[in-house]
Amino acid sequence: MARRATAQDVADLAGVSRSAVSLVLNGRGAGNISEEKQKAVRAAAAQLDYTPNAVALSLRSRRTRTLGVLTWPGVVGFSQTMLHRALRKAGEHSYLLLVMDTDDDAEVERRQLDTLRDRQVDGFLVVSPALAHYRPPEVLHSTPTVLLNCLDPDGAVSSVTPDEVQAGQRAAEVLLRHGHRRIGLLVGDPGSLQSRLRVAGVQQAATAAGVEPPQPVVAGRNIDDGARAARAVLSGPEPPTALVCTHERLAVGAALVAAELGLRVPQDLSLVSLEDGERLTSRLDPPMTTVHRPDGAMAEQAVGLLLERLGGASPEIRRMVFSCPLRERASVGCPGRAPGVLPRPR
Amino acid sequence: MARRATAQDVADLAGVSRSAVSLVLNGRGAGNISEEKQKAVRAAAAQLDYTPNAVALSLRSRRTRTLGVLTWPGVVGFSQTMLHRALRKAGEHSYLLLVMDTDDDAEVERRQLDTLRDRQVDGFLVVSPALAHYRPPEVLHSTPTVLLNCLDPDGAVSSVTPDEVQAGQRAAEVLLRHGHRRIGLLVGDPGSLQSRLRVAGVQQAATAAGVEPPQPVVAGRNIDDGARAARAVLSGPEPPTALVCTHERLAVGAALVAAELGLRVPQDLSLVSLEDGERLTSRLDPPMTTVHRPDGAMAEQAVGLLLERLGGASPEIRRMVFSCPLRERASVGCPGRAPGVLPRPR
DNA sequence: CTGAAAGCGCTTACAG
DNA sequence: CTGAAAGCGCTTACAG
Repeated sequence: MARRATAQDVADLAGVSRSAVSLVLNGRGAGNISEEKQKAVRAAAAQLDYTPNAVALSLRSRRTRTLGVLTWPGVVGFSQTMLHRALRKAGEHSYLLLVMDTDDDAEVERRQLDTLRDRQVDGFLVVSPALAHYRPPEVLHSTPTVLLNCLDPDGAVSSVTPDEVQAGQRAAEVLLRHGHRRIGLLVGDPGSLQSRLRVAGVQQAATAAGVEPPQPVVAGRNIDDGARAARAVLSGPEPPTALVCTHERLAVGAALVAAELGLRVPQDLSLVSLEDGERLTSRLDPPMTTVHRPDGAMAEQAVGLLLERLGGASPEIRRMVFSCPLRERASVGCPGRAPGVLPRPR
Repeated sequence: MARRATAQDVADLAGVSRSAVSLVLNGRGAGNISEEKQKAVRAAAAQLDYTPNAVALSLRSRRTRTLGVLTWPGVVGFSQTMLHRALRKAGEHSYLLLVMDTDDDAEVERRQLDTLRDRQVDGFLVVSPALAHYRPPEVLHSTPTVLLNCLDPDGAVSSVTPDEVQAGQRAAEVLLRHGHRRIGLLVGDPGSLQSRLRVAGVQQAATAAGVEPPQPVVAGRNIDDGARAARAVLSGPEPPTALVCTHERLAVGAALVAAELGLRVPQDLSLVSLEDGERLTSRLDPPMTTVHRPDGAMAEQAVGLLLERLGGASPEIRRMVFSCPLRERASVGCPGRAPGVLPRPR
């Protein structure tokens, strides 16, 4: 990189002192520096294409305007939307993001946290691909931190999370409303907090409607997992008239099997996905009815919270829970609408 | 963040000067500092949990050990794998990544480049989600820069890219080898360099084999686009016995339509995808034969190149092109293998 | 109204 | 063998 102009260069060119340059360029010239010299400073700065060295600024102010982002991508990776919107929100306030990924290894995470601390990040954003509990290590307690899509079980650190129980309820409700009584439930990652909450939501809604709560069928997280599970469920006795899938790729698998079995969606089978973040389900034919996790809004809120804290807001702990709206598309119909139509034999 | 110990604190505790602390901790103690004092310094550093302030280090050394990453996610986002592996490779050399995304807006990009420059990043990595031409603005010419998955048309900046023509050839060849003569070609983004090269590869392979080169059918980039195009192509007169899709989601759409039309893969229809980065096609049933773009290796190479430059290697321009291996799975068969089997009527 | 000094936290010549 | 000084590039009191 070609040597860049410093405040001293500008001062020399304008014939003033370094302090004058600083004052003028930071808008504190009026009343301190003569009009004439102010002009000279501005002209010199423009001519030399001068902008202050952020590293020097950071050393002096002891703030780097940098946020450390800790994530552990897992199979599908952490939401593109979250990263995108976090980046944007931070950028609007002249903050930058230093991204790390922990490989889901505690030892790696510890090292990375140390690195980020050495780099003097002003705050931390911990983002999980799937809703989970996360117990923040010591350093995160003494530095402004917000958890995105994860929760501190001790409630000592702020978090922004989706209401996964409600998501499950909404998926079940749209089906119930259409008259479905035999609902299949395909889940991935059954041990995860995310899946447990989603399942609970589905079951609560069913119970509330006086319908036998669907038992989760453990599938997996991928298309083929979903296909396998859907095939099993749909070819059993008394097959369900509708399927709820906790993961987007599971839902794609289910759609594939429906096509393969000659089941028309939604006439012969209704489908709902509890995810649409990868824009897979919304682009199926017919486009699938989904419950949407507002990744963008959540990320913006999380960064916003962090920025408020950094701006001097009271350090009170917030736990913000976001609603997940139902996005009705075209994959839900009424069961038995076309009683004469039988599934085509395979 | 609690006030952290500085070299001065360590010096005070150990009863030596600040310089002694620096010398000892940077391994230049031997021959300069007495054994005894070295021990005292190390003990004090450990006791205070001292690590140097990276910002101060950066100011002094005029290197931040930070790489600026410029990307423009687009619809599908830039490869998770690329980010992951770039992060890892950089981390191994104590470099961190400052990620920005340009929203595909030249004005935004200019501003972000300025920001990154002010932050004194040591080098730039420009990463494109799809192979494209990228004309680096001035500042990237005067700072170590590597283009990942994009190419400087003027050849003035180093780049790491996949061989997309070869990718197209390999997809066509596996089909040709199995005896296919009527091959359909579904493309997304027909104007993009990526698609043009992929199409050229497919056509070259066909021509070389004495087969009429397939004409690209413009579909789009999503599942429903692929479904629509596949449906049209497959229900025309003399439908192809195999389909090549330039984009992964197109391939998913094609698989969906195959299921819907009762076409068995690979007995009735063979399918090849020119992408498998989202782990969609590889998880279909049957798993699809694909051409694999080595995102991880490319990202590692790109960061490696940048690091070498930063380490003082000669500033020669490198244009590294990566081979894209064929991953044979189960979606390619021989045409007419089961002549008695006719597609089921819709 | 303006310039010289101090200091953020480091490391590296340079005296002693 | 060790400490005092200079300097990376900035801004903010502080003298004049």
